[in-house]
Amino acid sequence: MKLQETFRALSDPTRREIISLLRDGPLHVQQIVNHFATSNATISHHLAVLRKAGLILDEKQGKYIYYELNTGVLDEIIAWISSLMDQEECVCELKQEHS
Amino acid sequence: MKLQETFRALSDPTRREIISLLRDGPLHVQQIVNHFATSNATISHHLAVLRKAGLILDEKQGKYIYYELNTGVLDEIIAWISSLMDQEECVCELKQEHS
DNA sequence: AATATATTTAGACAGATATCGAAATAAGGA
DNA sequence: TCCTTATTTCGATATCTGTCTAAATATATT
Repeated sequence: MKLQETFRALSDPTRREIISLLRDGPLHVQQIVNHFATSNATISHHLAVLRKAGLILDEKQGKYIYYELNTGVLDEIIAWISSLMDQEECVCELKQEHS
Repeated sequence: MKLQETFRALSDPTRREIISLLRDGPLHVQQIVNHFATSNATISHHLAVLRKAGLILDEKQGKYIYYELNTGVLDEIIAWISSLMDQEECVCELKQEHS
């Protein structure tokens, strides 16, 4: 399932940090590797997991491969979580109106 | 810290299904076990993971221990994901600031 | 074409995790 | 108390996962 792959991909701290890096714009592999103490092979593996989950997109530019965020997939997670919260007590209503 | 535990807990399909079951109200362990083909030991382990992540709460009633959903922890995940999506829209503004 | 750089793949290994059966603990009801 | 039921813990195992080094592939520049 898509939801399963997304959750799995996000369950690793290194991969979440990669995603946080890409929040400010696309980066190529070397730039991403430089943010970590791990080998480029490891980062390449993490990028493959994120790519397979659809969380990042790759685009070749010159001698580099740039990775950028693809947040569309995250809508499913939000939808899944929201479906849990809707059933419960209505947390979304703002009660502190009287002050 | 908390975010890590939550993502980890949700990365397993059995645990997500347990959570989906609890969406309709509290259940005791036997009721949860009956929904799966796995042993009660395995389910107990999954419940421990979910409990430690704060995703479920346990309450003893008579001879049973009832588990119920605690969706509060999920706010952090939604906040994390939202922060990724918000940043995307702001990229153009940041570019203009520096021109 | 040759060389240097960028990225991925292969193979291996240690640690984490999901699962099981069986034993242990706890709590009621007879 | 004894017995039954409910739940967790224990020990063991098989699979998964993150990481490494080294090798392979790909691409640009000279």
